[in-house]
Amino acid sequence: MSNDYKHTINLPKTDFAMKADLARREPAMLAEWGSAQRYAELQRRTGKREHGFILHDGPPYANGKIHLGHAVNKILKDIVVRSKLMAGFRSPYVPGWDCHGLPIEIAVEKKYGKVGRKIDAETFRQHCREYAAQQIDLQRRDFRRLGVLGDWEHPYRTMDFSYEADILRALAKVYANGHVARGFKPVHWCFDCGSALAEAEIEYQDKQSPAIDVAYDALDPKTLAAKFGVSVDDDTIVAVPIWTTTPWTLPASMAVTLGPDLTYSLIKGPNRGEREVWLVVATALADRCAGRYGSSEENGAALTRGKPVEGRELEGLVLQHPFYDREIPLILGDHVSAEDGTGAVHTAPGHGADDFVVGKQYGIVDATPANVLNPVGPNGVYLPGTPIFAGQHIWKANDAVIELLRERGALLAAHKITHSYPHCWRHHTPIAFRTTPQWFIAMDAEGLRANALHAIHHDVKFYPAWGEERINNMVEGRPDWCISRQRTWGVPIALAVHKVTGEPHPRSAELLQKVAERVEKDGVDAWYALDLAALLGDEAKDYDKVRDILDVWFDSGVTHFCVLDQRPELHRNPGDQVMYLEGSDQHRGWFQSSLLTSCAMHGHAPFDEVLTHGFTVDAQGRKMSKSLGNGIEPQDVMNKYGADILRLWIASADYRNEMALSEEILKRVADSYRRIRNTCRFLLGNLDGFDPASDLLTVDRCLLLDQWAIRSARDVQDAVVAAYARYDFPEVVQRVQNFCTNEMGALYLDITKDRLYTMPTGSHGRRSAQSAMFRILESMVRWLAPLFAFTTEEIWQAMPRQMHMPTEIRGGFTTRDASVLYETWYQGLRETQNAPDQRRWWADLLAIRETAARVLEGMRRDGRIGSSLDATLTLHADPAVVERYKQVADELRFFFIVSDLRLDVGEAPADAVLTELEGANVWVSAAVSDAPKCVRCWHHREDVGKHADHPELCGRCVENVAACEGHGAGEVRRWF
RNA sequence: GGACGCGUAGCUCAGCGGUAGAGCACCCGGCUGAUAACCGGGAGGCCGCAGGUUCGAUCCCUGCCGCAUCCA
Repeated sequence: MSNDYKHTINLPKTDFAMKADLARREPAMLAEWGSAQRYAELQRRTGKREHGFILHDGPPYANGKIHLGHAVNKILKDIVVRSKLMAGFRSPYVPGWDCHGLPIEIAVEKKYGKVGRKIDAETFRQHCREYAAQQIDLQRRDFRRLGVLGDWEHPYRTMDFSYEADILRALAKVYANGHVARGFKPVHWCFDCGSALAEAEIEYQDKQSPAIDVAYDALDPKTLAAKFGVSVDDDTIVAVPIWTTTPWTLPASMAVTLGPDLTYSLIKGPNRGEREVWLVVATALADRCAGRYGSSEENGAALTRGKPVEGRELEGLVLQHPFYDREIPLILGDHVSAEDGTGAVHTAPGHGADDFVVGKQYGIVDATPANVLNPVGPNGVYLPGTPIFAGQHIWKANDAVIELLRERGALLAAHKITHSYPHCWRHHTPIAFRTTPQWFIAMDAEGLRANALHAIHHDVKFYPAWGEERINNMVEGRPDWCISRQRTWGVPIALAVHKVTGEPHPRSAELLQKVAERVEKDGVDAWYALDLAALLGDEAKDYDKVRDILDVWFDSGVTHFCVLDQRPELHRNPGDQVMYLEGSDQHRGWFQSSLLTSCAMHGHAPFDEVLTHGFTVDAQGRKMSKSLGNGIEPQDVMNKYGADILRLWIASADYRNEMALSEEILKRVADSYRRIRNTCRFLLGNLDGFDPASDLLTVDRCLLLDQWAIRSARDVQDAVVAAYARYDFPEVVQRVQNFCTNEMGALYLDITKDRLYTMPTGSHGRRSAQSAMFRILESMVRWLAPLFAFTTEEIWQAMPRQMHMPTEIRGGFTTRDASVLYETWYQGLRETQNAPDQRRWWADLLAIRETAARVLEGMRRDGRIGSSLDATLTLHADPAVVERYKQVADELRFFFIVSDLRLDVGEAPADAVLTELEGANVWVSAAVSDAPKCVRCWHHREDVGKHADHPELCGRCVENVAACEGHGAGEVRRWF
């Protein structure tokens, strides 16, 4: 019987599926969009916009399949780009790859062998090129699968000939500006690579090392002892002991450094044969030293003679090298501490950074031949001509050195210690400092450091703000940038240096430009193939080609020149913004190499904004690593949940910190996704048959509740747009989610179901709700467009074909375009219900509704009602309140979703529940309705059965059914 | 060891000097015309730990612990 009216009910209808099935649907959508057209079409439509926002892609290294960190980075970039598009910016995105460098060399070496052995350099480079190209293809496929929008058909690659040529042009500019310097410097050296390493190529691991104390005897013991007010006889040895964990550096020992402000004591040492020994050690370490040397008193203290002396008073005294015929001066350095050791540091400028600095200060570096300063070859073997140790490998020489010291009586103590020590990130072998000729970008020669620091503070906005201090501290303290590498796969430092002086040719900047022209045609091999005579003519006989290649950080550091300055679509007009967005490790990496090269070339930063994100960690907050086995692969997430879920996770997480991912977190994210998806689906379902061109009502003609819904959406939109503008994506997600749950699900959609379902299809009350839903969905799909690459297009396709153009003067209509990405934030959420008294009116009504819900819940718990439509409500209120809601009283029952509602002044029954409003009180009481239930609208009404033709219907359903059959206009609704 | 940062409900995030908030998950209930959906109600926090400043601290200061990035 009741089913007779089913066909008069307008239920939601849509092809938009409840089940997302993203893992299957997304690849299909990608395939449908085609590879190239989509980005090109987007640029065609948005590329002429006045204001530009250029997110410049930091190139991932072209090796290995993408991991979660890549996904985080690329998706964050994509969210930014899409949000800028929505905000009306021109926002091109050209992805790139970093192609030169060691990891690819190592991969190719494994397959084809080392250069010079099985393969020549040119062929090797060709293999590297091919390998990188393959890796790029693999990574590109996964990046696209993430929904990342970009010019994937025309990425930049640092191995492109044009790019390689531009690297040289960039180097020419840096050189012309006086920042390139040749120098001897201690560099981190890997003996397995046979090359200097970049800071980024070093990692610290525990290593066991010998720790030895070595006596450096004073040439003139009497003078040294006298400093302490002690006189000694001719046979007495006075020595300064040093403590070191690198015995192999002793052949390069050139000085002993004391702390100028440290206090030293003269303590008894173990006799050497018949001869008495006295030792100079830091007072604070005296007892520990004596303990190690076995010369303590019975109470464990050192036996001291004379008075303590500050280190600076001993400066210039001379010691004897323990096994070479070499005079060792006592010098002073602030880096010496009394933390451990002896307070006296053996100093080998060839093998330590501090040592080099202090050695330079005292003129030792300049006065010493290079092969004495650093007697160790690139392979870790002492050079020919090194006394005693020539031909030995340094790690093996440790024992030989110790044995020799023991024979000489200079060894005071020898132990093993385990300490954190720098290792090569590829070979995992210990590295060492070697002072070798290298090429540098000088930080201070031409004010580069000061320039960079100024740019950091004046030209750049950092997200989060502490990035500024972080990079400042790094730039402030960093040494000169060593840009040379002794490797095969990279861009040559294409300089010609004088055979005698080692100085670059005077016209080097110009020559670099000429080499660049050749590299543009033939790639980097052009340099190796080049006969210098072709460049220098007769001068060529006096010059050598530099064989070093550039640090890959230089390659990627100059993308601002090789990419941004070269590609027309990335050109910056005045007022355009350039953003760099990378993981926080890039403060020392790409952010800095880009900043320094840009400052060195142009004197300003290459970016206006820098955004950094943290790393991915597991549920316990530990970093994801292969060894822990706690990693999550983005490919797995996409196959199980879909890219939009991965994207929503990234948007929900606070990227400024570590971003945790686990199975539970993914489940929660998927829940959240479903809520948003279903809200959109319900809106779509209710828009079935809605043709905006004929059915859309202006906002002021909509019912009061619909106006409230539009106002609520507008509040959310304001917050969402602002959140995007400050890159606060979790705020966006929460706002949208809460909107779906609170304003929509719990209120608006629940209430309007009655109107949408029961009123005639084309009635004003129904069209009003649809108009509001249409506007809300138009806005919501745009809020979500930066987040959901796939789902928003799916929604877009399911929306009414006609689209309203609210920004036009009279508001025209047009056929909906192919993609939501061509749009900007929806402008059709007109200001309404926004005056303070109106907001108050709604807030109070919502507060009363909450109370009503609790009252009804009590009845439900008692089994008196099921649906809220089984009940009637009475609001007992102060006269002022009744006055405010009197006008809408007839329809309030719809707002509360009850069958009847009365608004009364005066005495409330004892069981009524109070709502305290500002300056007024409302009591809510409820009762079970005793009226019969209308089979069509399920409201309990006294007028059910009053109409002979429709004995099971209430009055308004009779009207509405009649209207469906063409009789009358149907029910009139004004408020809810 | 140093620099920068983080630590609030099971999860994701707000709050930042005045009796702890949201969404999700969880528990209980309802609806059966959004149905592998939707609605209502509820429970759940030594606000990392320990000191200090304050009438009062999750919020400010110090130290410690844990985690992460970079550096030595």
